[in-house]
Amino acid sequence: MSEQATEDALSIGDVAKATGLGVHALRFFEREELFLRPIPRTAGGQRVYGLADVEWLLLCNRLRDSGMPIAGVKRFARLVRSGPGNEPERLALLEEHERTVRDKIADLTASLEIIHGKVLTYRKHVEDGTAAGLWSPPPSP
Amino acid sequence: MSEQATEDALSIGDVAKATGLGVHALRFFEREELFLRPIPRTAGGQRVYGLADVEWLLLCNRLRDSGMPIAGVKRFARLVRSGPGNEPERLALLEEHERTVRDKIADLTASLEIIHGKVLTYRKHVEDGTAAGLWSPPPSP
DNA sequence: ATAGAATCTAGAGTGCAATCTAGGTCAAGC
DNA sequence: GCTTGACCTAGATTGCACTCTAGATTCTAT
Repeated sequence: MSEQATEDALSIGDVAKATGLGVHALRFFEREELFLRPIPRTAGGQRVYGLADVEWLLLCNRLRDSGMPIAGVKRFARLVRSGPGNEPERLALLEEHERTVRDKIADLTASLEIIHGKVLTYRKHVEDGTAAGLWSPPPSP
Repeated sequence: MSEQATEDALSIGDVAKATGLGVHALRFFEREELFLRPIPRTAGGQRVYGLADVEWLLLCNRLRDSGMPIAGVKRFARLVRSGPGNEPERLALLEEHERTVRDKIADLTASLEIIHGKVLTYRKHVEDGTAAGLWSPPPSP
């Protein structure tokens, strides 16, 4: 699950397709040390990724899509790179992020309720032509 | 609900406190035409807000916190400013945003499940000292 | 062998949403 | 009256996360 001994060699373009990230982003991630290892190169200097890199990037996508900043992913990557023994720290980082995501969902749900309320008000108004409860252009004097 | 005839006059600092926005942000919003009216000024040129402005800003906060970009809020504000008659457009804008928020919540929930799965795996590992299913520092050769 | 596509590097540029700076003006309390 | 804090404008700067540029090199298919 983390070898490239067999035939597992992917170009940067392949990885871009597999992860939805752009090639520029992949190079950027490498500069930012977001990978779990130095990505090996061909004799000519082109990057050779493995399936494990793609799997890691897919997890990164989940973390980032759920709002973890690059710096957070970088910290997690650094922990993994520094080898076994720091699993409690990795767990703490993930738990913290999980809390953050739950809070974010709660906030969004609260906003959604407000917005949905507005939608209902507007629907009612648009259906029967009243203006009660709508924002109207206020006077500026 | 939208007058300043009584005693309803708020300074920019008051509004900042009431909405959680910074004074810089409030001036920025005004430049961006996010308000429903031109904010009136004192003889000396200082902004005088009303309660209706605060209420609008609180709705703006909900929209923005739920991911609507400034440009979207601006479009909504422009519709309201341009007076009655475009309620169907306002409704469409809000419905569209509601869909966006629901999608966002669904995405976050999906990510949360992945992350929670990772947390469970790590918890198990940290509790009983195995390394199954964890990322380990991969070899780079 | 060679054309064309993909990749390389270093660094500049983009977009969003503020946020801050500089150099003043205004207003409230003592 | 005067100090002190809040406020004013215009414009520069920040931070994040890419995204693109230019010019050179490498790989692939014919």
